[in-house]
Amino acid sequence: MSKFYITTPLYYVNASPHIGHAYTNVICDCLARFRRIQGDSVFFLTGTDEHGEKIKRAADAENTSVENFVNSKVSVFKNLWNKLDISYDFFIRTTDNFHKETVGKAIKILFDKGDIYKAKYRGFYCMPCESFWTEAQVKEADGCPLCKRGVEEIVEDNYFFKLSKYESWLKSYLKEKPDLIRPRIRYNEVMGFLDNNVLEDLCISRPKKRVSWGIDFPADSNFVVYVWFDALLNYISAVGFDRDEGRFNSLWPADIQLIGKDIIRHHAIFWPIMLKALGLEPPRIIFAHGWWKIGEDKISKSKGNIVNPLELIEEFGVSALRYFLLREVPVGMDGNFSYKTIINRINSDLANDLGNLVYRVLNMAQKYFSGRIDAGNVNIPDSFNSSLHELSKEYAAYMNEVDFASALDAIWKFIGVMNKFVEEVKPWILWKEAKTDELKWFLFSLLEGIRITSIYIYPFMPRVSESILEQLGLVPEKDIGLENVLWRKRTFVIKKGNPLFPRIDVD
RNA sequence: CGCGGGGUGGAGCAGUCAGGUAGCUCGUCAGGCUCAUAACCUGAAGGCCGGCCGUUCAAAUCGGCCCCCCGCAACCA
Repeated sequence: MSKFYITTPLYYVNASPHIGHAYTNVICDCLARFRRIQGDSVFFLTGTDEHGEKIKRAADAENTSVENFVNSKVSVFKNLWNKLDISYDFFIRTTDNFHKETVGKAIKILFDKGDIYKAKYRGFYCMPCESFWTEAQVKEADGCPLCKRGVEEIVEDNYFFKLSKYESWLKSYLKEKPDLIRPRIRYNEVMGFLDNNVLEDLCISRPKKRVSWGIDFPADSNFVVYVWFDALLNYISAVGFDRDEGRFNSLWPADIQLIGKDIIRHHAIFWPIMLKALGLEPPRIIFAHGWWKIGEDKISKSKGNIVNPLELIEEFGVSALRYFLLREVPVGMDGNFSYKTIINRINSDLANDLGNLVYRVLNMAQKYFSGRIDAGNVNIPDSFNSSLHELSKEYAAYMNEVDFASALDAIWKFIGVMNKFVEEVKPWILWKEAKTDELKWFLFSLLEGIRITSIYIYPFMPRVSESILEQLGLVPEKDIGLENVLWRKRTFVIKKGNPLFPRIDVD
């Protein structure tokens, strides 16, 4: 049994969660659940990033205090994770006191070490947009990139973190660890960036007169900490950095940190350097997933905003949504989201293949044996044997590589084998000819095959897994575990339910 | 010449590193079956693998040139 520390990004609470937020956490949940049924000791962290002027402004816009605003947003996120069956172990908020203390402490450490210094910061400010821009951005847009109006050059004092000091270290470290940043395309992107740029030191403070909502900069109350610097540190503050050494040492480094591809630079460049400067190890893996592009089919237009994950759960159910997100596109690539694609997935994979298999088998078990089937003396069908053998080999390998699409594909191959088995054996004929032993062997094989399948499915669709096991007359808590995917003689006393996934008819 | 990814049957992808019958899912068409959610099973049609040139007995796969699409190009939380 090994430890497994997995993190999601901290979500910025200036707006409501969308499909992308849901996606990241579903990926992490799937990995976390996989490790748990493998017997690992999992610590799964998610949370919210709550500082910065944008949040202050969002609160002002709603005419409420910042505290009230972030509290209400946090409950929106927590509610979504609840509805999505996200099994996180801890929810960190950057407004948590312990976190704020850790951030202050980290800055002090870096300051004492000489890695933080005060200097003039030069930038361009757009008054109407209240946004800061770099010289390059202003030059390219010929003004404010947002509103195209003129910008004002501002020079002010700020604190800087010496990224530059660690540039060569980072380069050689990443060269030695080509698997740290995944998928490969992201690694190449980061390496290309490092090869073509000289790292500038990172401005990690904001003057309070401009940004009032943030963590106080240690020993200088005129400033708050730049939100990114604050937020990244959550990954170590949550597990006890500088607070609980034993706990921290048992969990850090994180085994995998999931992020969206848009925040690769912060996690692949700033973050490892911050850790190095603090004398800590970088995470083992930083995995960047792709984006869902919202398709424009007719149905989505008439239904309005389909990117709201709560509405999607309402409409398709949490299991189907999770399945779709994890199966449709390999993690790392971009995907297209539309009603048509999700309905196709649900109908073909979930309703036709899996749902119908479970239903038809349980139906026969009920009809032919009143729901009670024991193993008899006959062994596992050949086709099951080879298929399950292959599946057990591939499954863990794919899951460990975060290749969910392939893992599901491997599971579905076995589901195909079971559906084919029904056609080959022709139980309706065995029934007419009263070949009870053969029929029993046939049904036992399928029930046992379905039981094993339900365990493999668990990380993706925990509820479906549990529902199947209950219908098989088993106790999910006892049976879900990768040690139980072996073929065993037993007696099933089934409790047939409704179809797991009703087909969705499109007009 | 900024860096990187990609262009494969109607759609989405695999195969390209280690050249040698172009594979998968969905869709389409035909058939089979009836335990089942018009589900399941079988079979078929459909591709000169972006273009041109080259290497080779042989190229989607190697080399060169060109065309097109998409990311990144730092403080955006």
